[in-house]
Amino acid sequence: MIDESHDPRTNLLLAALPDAEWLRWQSQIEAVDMPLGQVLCESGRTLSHVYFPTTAIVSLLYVMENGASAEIAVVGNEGIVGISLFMGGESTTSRTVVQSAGQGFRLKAKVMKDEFDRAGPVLHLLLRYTQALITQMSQTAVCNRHHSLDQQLCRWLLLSLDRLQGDELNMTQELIANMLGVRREGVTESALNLQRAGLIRYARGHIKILDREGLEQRSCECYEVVREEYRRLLPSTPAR
Amino acid sequence: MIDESHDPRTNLLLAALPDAEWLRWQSQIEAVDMPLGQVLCESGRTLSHVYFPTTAIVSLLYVMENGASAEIAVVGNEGIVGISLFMGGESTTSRTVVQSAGQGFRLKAKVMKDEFDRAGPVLHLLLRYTQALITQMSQTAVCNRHHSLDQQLCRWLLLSLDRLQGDELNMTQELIANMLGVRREGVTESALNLQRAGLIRYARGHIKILDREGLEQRSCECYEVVREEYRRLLPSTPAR
DNA sequence: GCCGATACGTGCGTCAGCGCACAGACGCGG
DNA sequence: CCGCGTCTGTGCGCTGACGCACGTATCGGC
Repeated sequence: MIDESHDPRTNLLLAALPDAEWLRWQSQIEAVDMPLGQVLCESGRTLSHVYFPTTAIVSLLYVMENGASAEIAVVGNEGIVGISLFMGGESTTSRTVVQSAGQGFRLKAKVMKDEFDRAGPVLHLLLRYTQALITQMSQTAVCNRHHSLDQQLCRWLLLSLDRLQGDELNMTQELIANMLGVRREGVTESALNLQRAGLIRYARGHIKILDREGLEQRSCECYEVVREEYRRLLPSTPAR
Repeated sequence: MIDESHDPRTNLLLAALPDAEWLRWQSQIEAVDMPLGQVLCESGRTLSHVYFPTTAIVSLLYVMENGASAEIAVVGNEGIVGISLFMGGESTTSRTVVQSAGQGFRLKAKVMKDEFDRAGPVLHLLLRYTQALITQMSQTAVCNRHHSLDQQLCRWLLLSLDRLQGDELNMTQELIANMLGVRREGVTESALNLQRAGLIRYARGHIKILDREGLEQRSCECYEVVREEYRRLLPSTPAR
């Protein structure tokens, strides 16, 4: 069941499991492909599994009545998708969708709940992760209120980058616009700014980061705050 | 220690405790006054207590480097202040401040943690509350992105109203502006709109709600979503 | 090597919210 | 009842983002 070329413990939560739990989980865990755009869970629906992305990135996206949307938070190899399962609510008001194709692992809902209810290290690990996620959501709220699109785009690129290996993203501006909850044209303009400044280069849905330092400079404080909080709360953070 | 005229179980989480836990807590719980503007916990600091507001309202406020601020969520008699204590992070990136003066109860951090770690009904109750709070934060992010100040003001008034008894608020427009993360003049204008429409009446920091129906109509969907989620996740919600 | 689909660029009028500056208006203490 | 501080109203120029419309470039497939 476990593919050699694809180590579950690339996911940092899985990596942080004590040996005892890891042994139990190994037989239950299942590798999955996560293609771009896949909806893991529709808003208001109950999850069948929790997901541990390894190379994929997942967005928590709120879709409004009129169709407009906004990303609430993003989950990569540092986290888990489906916290509502152990938080007790079963469902969320947001949609869970794969923002960057890749792989991950999943665990049946029932198994996850049982593990959580052992009230041991798994519980504490997951709750600390949840708090980090809460910080990310808070910061998203603040950022939406106060920062320019340029700054937000930087933050978003950096958050995505931290959850991938390498310095490239596959993302159309249209998609980014959906995530940020802004116009596609706005993203075009901001991306142009960044490109002109020599920070990124892109073409047809492929973005290459040229100057990460520069992006961090140009980003709002939100990125650093979130990153620092993940570092503080979790065993280790995605490689820079 | 317990003041007759002030029933702890006005707080809905306390009210939802099973008898066994309630008996244990009764001797530990302490009544506190919560004056307007009191900072229960500064961002990044560790809480000494968790708070259960009864008649007070508390805001989770993020204050940026440049001094601008934005409310992340609001907690009243339906909730608890200090979730980071049991989530495991000890501190939050946001400041906790009393937005509407009133009373509440508190419990020492250590006691709270021990109770949580019993991994019984208290844990599940608090986690469900936390998920409701997460929904509120998400919705704040979305609302900040997409909705007009008029709509947001309605949402904010309604959320506050749900956490108080009666139909009056004591709140200057300046304060509301800080919470919403907008200009004071903007609030003046929106408040005027609502007043002209006959929905509210106010003067010098005192707001009276005249037409709650109307406020709900004029509000964005965010209010209803949050309220519905609180209803779904928690034993009972603040009286309407 | 052409064609359609997809991705990106640009221009233009509009508007909500910002920053600033200042003017009434109410209310409390001396 | 006078005066000062607080709260609220208003005007004005500015800017970032919006909605819409259309132009251009690049890719993949037949």
